[in-house]
Amino acid sequence: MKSLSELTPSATRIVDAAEGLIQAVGYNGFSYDDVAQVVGIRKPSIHHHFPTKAELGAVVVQRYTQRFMNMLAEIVQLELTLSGRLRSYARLFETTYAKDRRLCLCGMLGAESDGLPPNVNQEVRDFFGKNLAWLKSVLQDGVKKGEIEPRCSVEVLAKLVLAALEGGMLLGRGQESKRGLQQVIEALFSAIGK
Amino acid sequence: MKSLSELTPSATRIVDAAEGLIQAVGYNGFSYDDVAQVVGIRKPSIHHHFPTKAELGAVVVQRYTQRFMNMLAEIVQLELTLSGRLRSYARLFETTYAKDRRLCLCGMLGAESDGLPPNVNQEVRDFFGKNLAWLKSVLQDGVKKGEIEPRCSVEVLAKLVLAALEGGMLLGRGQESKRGLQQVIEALFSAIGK
DNA sequence: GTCTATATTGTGATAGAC
DNA sequence: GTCTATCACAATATAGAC
Repeated sequence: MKSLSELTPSATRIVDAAEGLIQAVGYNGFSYDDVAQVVGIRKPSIHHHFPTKAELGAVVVQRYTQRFMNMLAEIVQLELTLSGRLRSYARLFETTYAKDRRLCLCGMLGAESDGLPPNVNQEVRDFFGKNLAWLKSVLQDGVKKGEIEPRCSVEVLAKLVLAALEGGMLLGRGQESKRGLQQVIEALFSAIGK
Repeated sequence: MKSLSELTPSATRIVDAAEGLIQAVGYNGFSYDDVAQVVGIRKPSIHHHFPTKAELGAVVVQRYTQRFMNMLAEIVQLELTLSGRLRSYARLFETTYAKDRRLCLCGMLGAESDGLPPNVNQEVRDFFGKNLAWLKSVLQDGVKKGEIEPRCSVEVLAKLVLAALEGGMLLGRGQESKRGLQQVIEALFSAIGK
């Protein structure tokens, strides 16, 4: 399996294109030909960098997860309150959706889960696991500092936050609404008292 | 476009199969051959009932929405409190997920939205619109009776409820968890005070 | 790294017999 | 309503030249 740090410029452009396509139409909705057209090269050139579609898919998710985790680490540094951290977290999803109403990459792949190659599925699980762990620790910190008094465990509350954000993006698409995700975030924060 | 009331026994079995397949692997993840194998007939027989895949998809969503709305009407009859109504509503999603961890049909199609035929998209929007309208009216009734004092508009709160349920199913799949949706529901109800 | 050419299989769809 | 046969095309993937 190709490692992320070894991505050549061409491979990077291919991963960029595949990422956008998956967010738009899903893993089963894009083809190597679509990627080739976006990048501006031919189909076999894609195979030169990523022999199988499953391998390309896995690398796309790995890079997405790595970038996401970097941003989460940055949020913890920049924002010192639970409220600020959660709002920055939600903004990541808003920013993603604002760009051509793209879904969270792993929201899309989570939905398609049963139709995905096993290695891609593994990477999706990893993304959700890391996000829930981050949310849990941030919420736990907020509880310790008295910034929130949740009526359920922080572990379960973390799942609500992530579910609401992923679901909010999905709803916005289904409804063709632009403000849908923002409204869900607004409701979520007023409900959990932030 | 074929009407729902005219569905012959064969057409019904085809729609059943297609519905399950879409919930499992999405619109772009199933083929007429898959449907044929599930039903136990040949591919061209499917085309006899549904000339195009887009037409089949639209009928699947129409029937799903109609059934869903019937159950919502029943819930309003049987449950007289906001709490009971919301819990029954959530149970619809739990029951769906419990069956082979199937996604909400329109949750899946909402995600795939940008890769769907326009007429299928239209039906998905209709499903979300009707669900949000039902939730809004149920929540509004609860406010009037003093069963809840939301810190945001009932319209926006309705979106949170639906987003959390759709997102909860998606999370459960991505995580390979069975209790994920139940936990999200638990957190949702404790957050909105029900 | 990229290309042309090709193999192989899958997919949505049609024609026409039973 | 269902079948066999077939079409046109798109998909993933490979071979080998440049």
